[in-house]
Amino acid sequence: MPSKNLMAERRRRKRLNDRLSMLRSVVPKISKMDRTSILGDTIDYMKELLERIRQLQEEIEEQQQQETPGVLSVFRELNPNEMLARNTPKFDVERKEGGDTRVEIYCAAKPGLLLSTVSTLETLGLDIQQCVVSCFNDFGMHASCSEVLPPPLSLLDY
Amino acid sequence: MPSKNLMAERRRRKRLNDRLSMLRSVVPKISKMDRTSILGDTIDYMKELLERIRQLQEEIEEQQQQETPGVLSVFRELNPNEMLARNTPKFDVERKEGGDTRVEIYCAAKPGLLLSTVSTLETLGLDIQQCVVSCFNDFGMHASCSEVLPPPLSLLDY
DNA sequence: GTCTACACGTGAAAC
DNA sequence: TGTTTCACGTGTAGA
Repeated sequence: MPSKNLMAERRRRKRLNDRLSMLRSVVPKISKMDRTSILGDTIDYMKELLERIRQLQEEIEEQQQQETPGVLSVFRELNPNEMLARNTPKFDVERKEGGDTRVEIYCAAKPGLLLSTVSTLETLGLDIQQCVVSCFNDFGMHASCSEVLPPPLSLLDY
Repeated sequence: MPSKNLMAERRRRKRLNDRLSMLRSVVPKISKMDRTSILGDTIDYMKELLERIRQLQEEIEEQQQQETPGVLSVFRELNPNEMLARNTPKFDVERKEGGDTRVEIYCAAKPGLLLSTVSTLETLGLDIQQCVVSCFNDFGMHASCSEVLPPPLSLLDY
């Protein structure tokens, strides 16, 4: 009775077919029910998933790059010619007792500067209590801020 | 000579083995070289990829929810009690000829209000030329804006 | 009748 | 040595 190997081979074939059925149930795109087609569709589907992941990661990186670069980067991103062509930038910070801080900024106008400046002050823990902004040729900003430790409602938290 | 079917079956087996090899080359986690193990690892890997995609989409949605909600939502998000407890909000927009627009805002303080307001004005195509902001109890903002059609450098683009 | 895809049992190789 | 896995040729059933 050589049915030892026979039964083993039957069980093996059944295992393989079961896995194949599982695969067919996971992959949504099934062109044909062929074993070969199932494997081929599986490969294509996996590549699509990888591509999808790549796109999503790219999208996330794009969104993270849209984050406010900070006001200091403004000076960094000005090339030397721009620096010389315009009036000398000014970036004064006067810190009084009690956490009151006065910030004074003059520099060349640059896209996103106001937003990034406000956002940077917020990041630094400085709440704008009052500020005056003007921009005709260059960018100018005076801001009176207060440090936020336990945040009582203040402007930049709003 | 019955080798017609024989060769066909051989080609079929070769196709299937080729697909299996491709699958093994795509799936990074190969525990064993078994046919059964290869299919099992493939299923596990696909589930990991789907889970990864789910996490990435979740992350993107979180980031998108952090986007500036816009200044108008401030009024919407104030519940009736808050509305009655505070002074009546004021949201005046005076538009003069030539695209010059004066915006005046008074309302209850709210986290992110300054940033969302500036961002909203930018979205509306209004470049802030001058603005005064104060926030002690409530939030107040006066802004002189100009419409941006062909954008000459202006404050909100900076 | 051809062509295709599958299941089956068996022998052999690997561990 | 036995167990497991694979390749092989064949029979069969559906288009």
